[in-house]
Amino acid sequence: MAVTIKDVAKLANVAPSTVSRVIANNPRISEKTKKKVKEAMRQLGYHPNFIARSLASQSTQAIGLVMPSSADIVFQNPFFSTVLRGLSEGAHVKHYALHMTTGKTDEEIFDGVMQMVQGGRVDGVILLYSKVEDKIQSYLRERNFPFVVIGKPFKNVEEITHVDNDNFRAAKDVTEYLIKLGHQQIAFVGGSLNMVVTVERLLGYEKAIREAGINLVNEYIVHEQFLREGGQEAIRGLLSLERPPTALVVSDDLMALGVLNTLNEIGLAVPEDMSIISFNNVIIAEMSRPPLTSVDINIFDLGFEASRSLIQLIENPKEPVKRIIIPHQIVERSTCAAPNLR
Amino acid sequence: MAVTIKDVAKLANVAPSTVSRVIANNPRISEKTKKKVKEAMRQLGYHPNFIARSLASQSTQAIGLVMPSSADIVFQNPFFSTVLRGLSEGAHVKHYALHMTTGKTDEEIFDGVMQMVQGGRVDGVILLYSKVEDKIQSYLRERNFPFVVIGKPFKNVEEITHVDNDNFRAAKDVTEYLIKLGHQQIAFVGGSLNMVVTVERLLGYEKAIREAGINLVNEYIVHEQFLREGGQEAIRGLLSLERPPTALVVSDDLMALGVLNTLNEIGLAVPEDMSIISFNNVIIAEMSRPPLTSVDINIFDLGFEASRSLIQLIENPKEPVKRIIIPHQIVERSTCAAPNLR
DNA sequence: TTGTAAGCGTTATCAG
DNA sequence: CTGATAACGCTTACAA
Repeated sequence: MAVTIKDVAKLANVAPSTVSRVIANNPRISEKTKKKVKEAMRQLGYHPNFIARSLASQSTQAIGLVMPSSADIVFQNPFFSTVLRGLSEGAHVKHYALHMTTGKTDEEIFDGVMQMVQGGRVDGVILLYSKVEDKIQSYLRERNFPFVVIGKPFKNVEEITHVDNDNFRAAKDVTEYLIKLGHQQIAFVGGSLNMVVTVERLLGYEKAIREAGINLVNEYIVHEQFLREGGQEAIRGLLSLERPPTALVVSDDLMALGVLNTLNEIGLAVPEDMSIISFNNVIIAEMSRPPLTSVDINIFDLGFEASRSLIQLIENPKEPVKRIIIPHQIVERSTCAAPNLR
Repeated sequence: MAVTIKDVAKLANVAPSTVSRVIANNPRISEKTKKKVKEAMRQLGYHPNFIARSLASQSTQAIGLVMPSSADIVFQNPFFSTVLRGLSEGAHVKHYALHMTTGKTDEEIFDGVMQMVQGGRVDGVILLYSKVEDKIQSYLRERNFPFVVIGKPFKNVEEITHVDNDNFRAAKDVTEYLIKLGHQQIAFVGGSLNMVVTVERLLGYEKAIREAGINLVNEYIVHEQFLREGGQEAIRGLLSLERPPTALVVSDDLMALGVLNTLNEIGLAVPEDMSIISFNNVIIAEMSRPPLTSVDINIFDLGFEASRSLIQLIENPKEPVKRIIIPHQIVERSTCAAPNLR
């Protein structure tokens, strides 16, 4: 058995509760005994037992993370390393740890969340994504358990603290950017419509198109998985259109990479024959050839702020609901140009 | 307060200990009471409290993860998303959760580990990397705390369970591959020599060079950070050599991407003017232009097996030390060719 | 300022 | 097969 508070108490000739107070840095304890106790802790190499503390205080200093299905390819997106970094730094500031379970199916994931929550393993939960109809969000809301979502909640936006980009605006921005370059045939290549982020970006795209008085072409809107193959399929379909687009708004960098490759194989030059602008600006955006013009959504901050606000919520349950919008900016690189008018 | 074992006991008209037995699926309990208790649990929506259970049973069903510094760029490598996926799937099979703390400095990380371990937060620990002199490994060893490392321990290899690739062999393989293609001037671009993986790969490279009767040129060995800028620096130095290399062994895909870009800027063609082979085969290896010839080290398996073997170690402390070698294979794509003899 | 003692929700050891 | 009861290591009234 490890050394406990009692051992320390015995050595320091005080009561266990006194030791506990010293640990908690209780102000009403004499400097003398404080020193005495600390010395005893040092001598014995004492370390507080988190589990016992959690049980007694009903708080774990741990944040639960809900990731997408581990079977899901989005899991592979560098996006996640980066949010994770943000999350953990944000948590670390307040000495919170991260706790995660995963699963392959939605069912498994849901069970994992239930166990974390009802099992008292965590003080709060962060959802790393926002789906259109999410059992988990409803569950958490019903139980009134502290949670924040990264992304925009589909329902009850006003009642759920969340950290998000203005994806509608970002998509509108990029589309207008393309229009300003002279494009009129702009396609949208997005991920699953089950993800709120896709919906938002699509809406922003449509809005920009409409406002510019351009006709919305249904065939210009395609949805594919975020990664790899996805991009390829999408692009071939688009190119086989009678009047193929001259520019693409692509919902994710990795997908844009795929597009870039397909284009390359087909023999179309970017940006000469096709302009591409994508989202997220993950590390590889600048390493692609040509480097991607992409919307930096400040992924790290997304994570960092999510942790921060969850902790606030945990430590002050009356904390008002918040919506934190992380700014975005277009990072111009080399995949956009004026259309090649034929 | 949530519903506890006592509430269930009361409703089912049994003792709390009986309920506990039902949960543990204790064989010597009558089917009848088992059913009765389960019904009561269902009615009350009972969920066992993990914390209490952990305290009583001195086991948490959680695995601690030790990540590299969150400030470190390697953290950004897609490598981590993938090990994480492997780790979590491996853990999930046995219903273990993952627990992580991070820090920016080695000091902070070490503290985090101490807290996890001595605080009883986790039953075992997995190190996601292996450094040359690692306080954490010594610490864990001294305390005789179950842990496994992903990568090769620098010291006490025989006494530490680890999951690794045969990086020496892999590096030798790729170098020989290059030699067989006709290259004689082969450079090695590696990450920090503090990482055991770099050392191993360098050694394998050297071995192949020597065995082929080629002179080892000191200037052909450069070390840079794994990511981005790293590659650029390295490559410029190499090209300014009197007799520049015709092929590169690059220790990481992302770094190879950087190299590819620099080469592109300089106006050298790959693989015509320079062959490149790299390691890890992360998702972007196949998406780069040209697609990277890379060594697939089966990152997912690395993580999966690490979880598996740690759990074995936890559940059976007498489990013998294991070394698990995950196979690797060269994935030929388009960055290697015979040298352009001038 | 410090000590006593009652929890926190389980598991585990004895009896019976 | 089941019930008391004592841990597990800490926090927190309540007393002193």
